[in-house]
Amino acid sequence: MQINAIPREWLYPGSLEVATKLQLQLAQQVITTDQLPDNIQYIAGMDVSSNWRDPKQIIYATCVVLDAKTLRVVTSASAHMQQKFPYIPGFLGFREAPALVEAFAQLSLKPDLILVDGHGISHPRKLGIASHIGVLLDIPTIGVAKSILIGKPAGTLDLAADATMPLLWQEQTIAMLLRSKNRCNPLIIATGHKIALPTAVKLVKSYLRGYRLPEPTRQAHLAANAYRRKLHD
DNA sequence: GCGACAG
DNA sequence: ATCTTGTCGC
Repeated sequence: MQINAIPREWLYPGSLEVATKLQLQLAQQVITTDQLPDNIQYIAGMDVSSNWRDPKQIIYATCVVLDAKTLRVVTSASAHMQQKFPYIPGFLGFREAPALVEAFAQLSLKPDLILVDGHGISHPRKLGIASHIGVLLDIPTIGVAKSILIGKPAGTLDLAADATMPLLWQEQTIAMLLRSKNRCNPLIIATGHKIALPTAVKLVKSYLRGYRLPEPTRQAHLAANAYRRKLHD
């Protein structure tokens, strides 16, 4: 399935430009090159919560900002809107990005880096939601996914915590599997925007605090759920 | 042709 | 993606 085959009414304004811009920035290596500030002071986590049995299909997006030193949430913002684009594997960004961008716009404090719940360039068109958000906001992002979309592990991932293994697709390493917690299934860490894969993995590791998910994404998930339940559902 | 398929 | 207590394993 191609973006051209998508009904116009599903797309938000600028949808097609994002795909074009991503291809351009990939060629320029803007996507995969570290362009982080000297001191990363604030990190954001983004996630969306929704209820598949909700006939109105409301999407609840939350962006939390944590202090890089303490990994404590310092501020957050949320936004909700009706889903215009259904969930289709490979097109998650088109469904969730509008709500996430709106939540981000309401933040009083802008982060230096964003961890997004989902894939980065480990995607059929290298346009996973993390890269999608990175291109839209022009901020470094890392994709933190919980399962594989495309590709195959280079081998058998060691059971020990902290073990990593490349995720291969068409002879290329598109992401790294990371056993973030002892007996848990690995996370898939990928370049989102303006960051190299080794850097992304190193940073994600530093944000782990005994849970499978790194703090930014974990807190975003909790906050998005709380937001949805508060807006009664 | 068949299976796989982020959240 | 969400619902939901107890329960099995390290």
